[in-house]
Amino acid sequence: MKLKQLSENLGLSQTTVSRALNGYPEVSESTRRRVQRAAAAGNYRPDLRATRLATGKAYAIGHVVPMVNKNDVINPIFAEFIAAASLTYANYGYELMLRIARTEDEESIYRKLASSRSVDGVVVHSPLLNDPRLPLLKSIGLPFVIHGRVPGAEDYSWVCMDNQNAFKQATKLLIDLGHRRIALLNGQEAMTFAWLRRAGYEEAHGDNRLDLDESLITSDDLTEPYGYQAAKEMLALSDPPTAFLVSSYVVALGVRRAVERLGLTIGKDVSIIIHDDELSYFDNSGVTPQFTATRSSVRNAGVKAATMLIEKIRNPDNPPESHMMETQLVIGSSTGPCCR
Amino acid sequence: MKLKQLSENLGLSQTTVSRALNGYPEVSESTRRRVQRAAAAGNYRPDLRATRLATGKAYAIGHVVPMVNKNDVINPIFAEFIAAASLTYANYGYELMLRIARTEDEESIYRKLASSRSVDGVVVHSPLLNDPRLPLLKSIGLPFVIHGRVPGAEDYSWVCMDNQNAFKQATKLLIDLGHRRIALLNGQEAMTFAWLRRAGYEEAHGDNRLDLDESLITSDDLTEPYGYQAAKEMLALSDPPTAFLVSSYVVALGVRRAVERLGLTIGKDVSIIIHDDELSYFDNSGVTPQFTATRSSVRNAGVKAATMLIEKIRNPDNPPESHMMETQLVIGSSTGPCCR
DNA sequence: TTGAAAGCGTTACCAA
DNA sequence: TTGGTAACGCTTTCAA
Repeated sequence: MKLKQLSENLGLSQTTVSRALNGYPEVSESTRRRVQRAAAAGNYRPDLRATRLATGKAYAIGHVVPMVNKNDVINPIFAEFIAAASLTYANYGYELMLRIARTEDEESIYRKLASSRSVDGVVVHSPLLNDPRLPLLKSIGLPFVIHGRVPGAEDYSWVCMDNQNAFKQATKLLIDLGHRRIALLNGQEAMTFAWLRRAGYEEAHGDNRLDLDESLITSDDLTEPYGYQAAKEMLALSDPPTAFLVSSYVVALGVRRAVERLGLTIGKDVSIIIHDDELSYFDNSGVTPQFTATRSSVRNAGVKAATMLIEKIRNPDNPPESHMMETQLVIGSSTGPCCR
Repeated sequence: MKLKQLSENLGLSQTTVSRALNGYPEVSESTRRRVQRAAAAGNYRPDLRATRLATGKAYAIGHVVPMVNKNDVINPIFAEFIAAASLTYANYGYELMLRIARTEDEESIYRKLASSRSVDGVVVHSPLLNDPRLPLLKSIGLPFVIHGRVPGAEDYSWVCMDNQNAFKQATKLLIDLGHRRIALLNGQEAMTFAWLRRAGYEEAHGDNRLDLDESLITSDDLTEPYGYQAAKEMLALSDPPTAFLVSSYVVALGVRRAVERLGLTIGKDVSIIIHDDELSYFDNSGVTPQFTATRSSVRNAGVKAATMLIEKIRNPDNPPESHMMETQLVIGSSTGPCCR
C-alpha cells in the first residue's frame, strides 16, 4: 500500500493524507481519524526510503566500533550500550546502523557515511588519547557523540562513566582501610577509559602521599587468564599487594582464582574492588567491598548518548553537551584492613 | 557534490556519469576513467537515500535481537556474530541495522521493517522451539536467515553451530573415558541451541544405554554464579558427577571454582568439557579435554549468514539454503577416566 | 481545511 | 557510446 493508493481510496489528496498521518495541525480531526483508520486497516507505512529522500534526513545513526581487542570485536559493555541506544532510537523513529571498523578503514568509513548521507550522526566508541577521529569528524561536519572522554580535548559531546573518580574513590577507600600495597589491573591504556582509571588511582596515591609501585600496575585486554596470571605474579612478590583494583569482572574472576589457590580469603586476607557493569556476576558480595558501574549505568549511558545525539541533530547550533554518568560504590560488607 | 554538478563539470549527462561510476559496460574506457577521476577529486559519493529510492532496494539488512536474558541484552556470541556479518555487508555495499526487540514488539517490528522498506532482509536471532517468527516472516515475504535451527520446522534458511552433534560427541568422549555420571549445565532450553545440546547429550546416553539423571541436568542463563552454584550442589550429591559438560565459558569458570574449592583437580578427579567460542579464556587446556566451537567459528557463521542472505535477496526464487558450521573437538591432553 | 505540483538525487528506459 | 526524461514515493510550498 502506497500513499497514492491510500489517498485515492479515501478520495483525498496525498498531501492531506500525509499531513494527517504526520500530525500536522491544519487537518480536521474527523479527516485525521478517517485517514488514520484507513491507514491502519490498509497496513500502510510510509516508505522510509522516500521519506528520507524527501526530508533530507537519514533517520539513522551510525555506531562505529573499532576493532581494538584481540579477543572480542565487540566487548560486552559496548554491546549493552549499543543495545540501549538502539531502543532509544526506535522511540524517535531512528535506526541504528552498526559498523565495525578496522583502524585503517576508519577515516574512509566516516567520510563515506557523511557524504552518502546514510546517517545523520555517529557515536564514536573506544576513544584513544589524542584521538584523530575528533578533528576528522569536526572537519567533515558530521554530528557526533563520543562514548568516553578524550582528556585534553574540548568542545565535543560525550557521555562517559566517571572512570577517574571511580578509581580515585575506590583507591581512597582501600587506603583508608589501611591498605598500602594496592594492585591495579587495568585495560589497555591507549584507550582513554583505562588511562583515566589509572589517573584516578594515581591521584588517590598522591593525595595520601603514597608512592606508586609499577610492579603493582598492569594493563592488558580484559580476560580471566590475564587476571589470574597478573595476580599470581604479584602475590608471589616479596612484598605482595593486599588489595586489588580490577577493571572488569572477568579479570576479577582470574584474580579470585589466584587468591584462592594460595589459600587466602577474599575480604580477610585480600580485598578486591571491581569496576564493571555487572555486580551479580561476582557472587561474593558480602565478603569484599565492590566499586562498580552497574549494568544499568551502562544502559543509561547508551540512552543518554542516543538522546543527546538526536537533540544535537535537531539543533545543530547548540553548543556541545557532555554527560558524566554517576557510578556508585557498593560495599558488600564491612571489610577491615588487610593484615596477613 | 551531487551527480548533477559532477556531470555538468564534466560536460556529460547524469546518465553517462552514473553508468561510468556503476560499472556499466556501455561506457568507453576513456570516459569512465575521466569520470572516476573527477568523482574522486570532487569527493563525490552517490546519496544512498536517492539510490535506494531509485533502485527499489534498501541496501540494508536488519538484525533483530530479542531480549531473552536477564543479564545481557546482547550476549557476547551474538556480538561477535553480528560484528562479522557487519564486515561482510560492508563488502557488498549493504548496511547493518540493529534492532533490539522486546518480545511483545517483535511482530510489529518485523512488519514495520518490511512495509517501510528499510531493509531487504533480516537475520533472526535466538530461535525458540516452534518459533512464531518463522511463519510470520514467510507470510510477510521478508527474506530471512535464522542464526540457529528450529527443530521440526523446514523450508527456511539457517546457519548454525552443530550443537547437537557437538554435545553428542563430547558426551560420548566422556563415556568412552569411563565416566558414567556426567553433568549437563545448559542454557535456557526454550532456546533451540540449548534444546539441541540436551538432545545430543541424551542421544549419547541412549546409544550407550545409560540412564539419564535429571539431578545432573540444569539449565539457566549462562553466568559464573550459575556454574558455581550448580556444580557445588551436584558435587555434594551422594553420587556426584565425575564430569561436567558446560554450555559456556563463564559457566565453566564457576564450575572450576566449585571443583577447586573442594580440593579436587580438573583432569584428574573431574573432567570438564566446555562448548563455547573462546578457548583461550579457559587457560587450563593441557589439563582437561575441551570441546569447543571456537570464536572463529562464530565469526564464520556471521559471514556465512550474511552472504547467504545477500544471495537470497538477489535470487529470491532460490530454495532455502542452510549451513551447519563445523565444531571441533579440542583435547588439551590425555585425560583418563575419573576415579576418585 | 484541502489540493496541485515541484522537488529530493539517483537509476533506468528509450531514443539517438 | 551517449543523452533526455520518466520514474521511485514521499514531503512541502504555494494557491485555492
